[in-house]
Amino acid sequence: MNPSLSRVITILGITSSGKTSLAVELAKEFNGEIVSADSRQIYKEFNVGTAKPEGAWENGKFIYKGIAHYLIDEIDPTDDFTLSQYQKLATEKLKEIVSCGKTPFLVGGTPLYLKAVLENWNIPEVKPNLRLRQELEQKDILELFNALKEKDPEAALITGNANKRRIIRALEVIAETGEKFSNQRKIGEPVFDYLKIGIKIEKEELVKRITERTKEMFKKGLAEEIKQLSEKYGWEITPMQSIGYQEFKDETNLDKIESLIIQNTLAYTKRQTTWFKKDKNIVWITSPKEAEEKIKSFLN
RNA sequence: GCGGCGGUGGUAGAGUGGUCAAUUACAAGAGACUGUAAAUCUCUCGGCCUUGCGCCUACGUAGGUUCGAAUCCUACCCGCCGCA
Repeated sequence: MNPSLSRVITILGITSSGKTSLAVELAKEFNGEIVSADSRQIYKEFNVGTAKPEGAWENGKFIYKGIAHYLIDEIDPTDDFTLSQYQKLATEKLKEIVSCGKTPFLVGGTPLYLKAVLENWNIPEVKPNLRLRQELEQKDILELFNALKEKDPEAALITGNANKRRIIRALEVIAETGEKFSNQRKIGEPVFDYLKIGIKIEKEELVKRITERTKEMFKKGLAEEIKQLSEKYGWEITPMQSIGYQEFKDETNLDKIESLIIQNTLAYTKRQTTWFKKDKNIVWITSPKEAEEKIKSFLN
């Protein structure tokens, strides 16, 4: 790795693997601060269902167990938050932490966010055009695919002809920039030297934890939170489509909702796992001590 | 006890003589991902292998009819409903 780059410690793992508590422990030990890589905890007001750490804002910083957490409780629920924005914010924060003489920890379970920051993806800065998206959404997928093929054949190869969203995004970027989508997807030079620590967890233990965690959410007032948020914002905003929230939309039986949430959370951890499996740079650990040792040798 | 209806793969639920290992949905498993990513999408999904339009076992159980049955007949078992 390039020694001139700032060092970032990444703690990742699937949902409920215990990232937060490990990260806090390590941050205390290594004089660190935490940047969250969680696509849901970043939203304000979405607390119980996202398992947001129960911290508090002090002097403009979100503090949990004495450690500053950035990019938690940061964005308004109605904002159109994008990957590109996340990348920019997270990169800035990490650099800021370094310049304060502290150790930056990037902690989270949203694989795309982690990658975009650590690998410094060059993401087209095209904001979502909701009107265009809605309009294209009405059309037949093959029609959209053919349109893309005509405008940018390479992009059509990338998106394939099955995933409507990806096709629409490509068309959106082309429409907004006037340039080919395929020319705009590049990976930049890394800006950080990073260690990726992954928390390993057995399947059996995972099921147990997710079941407990879900029950705990109900005890902490999940149903009330959702009632309030759905009345305030409706069901269409992005954070409302999170696991733990969407299940309330068409169902009122709380037991059914609970088991649905557990089921969907487990399915989600599988998607996370698929992503992490591909990443050969992750150092998998099973205990805090192991993590501590890896970090020590990384920082030296 | 009599009469009616029904018992199909992990679940729900189609199929009512051949093209049925059985539509579909869900669950499950594997995978994709430069985008909204806790999103969205793809493939597999009875067993076996030499992966063939191959073999075996399967539509409550046991027989039967038929060249051929998840589909028709008989008996039995189980469930629901009605009458006793």
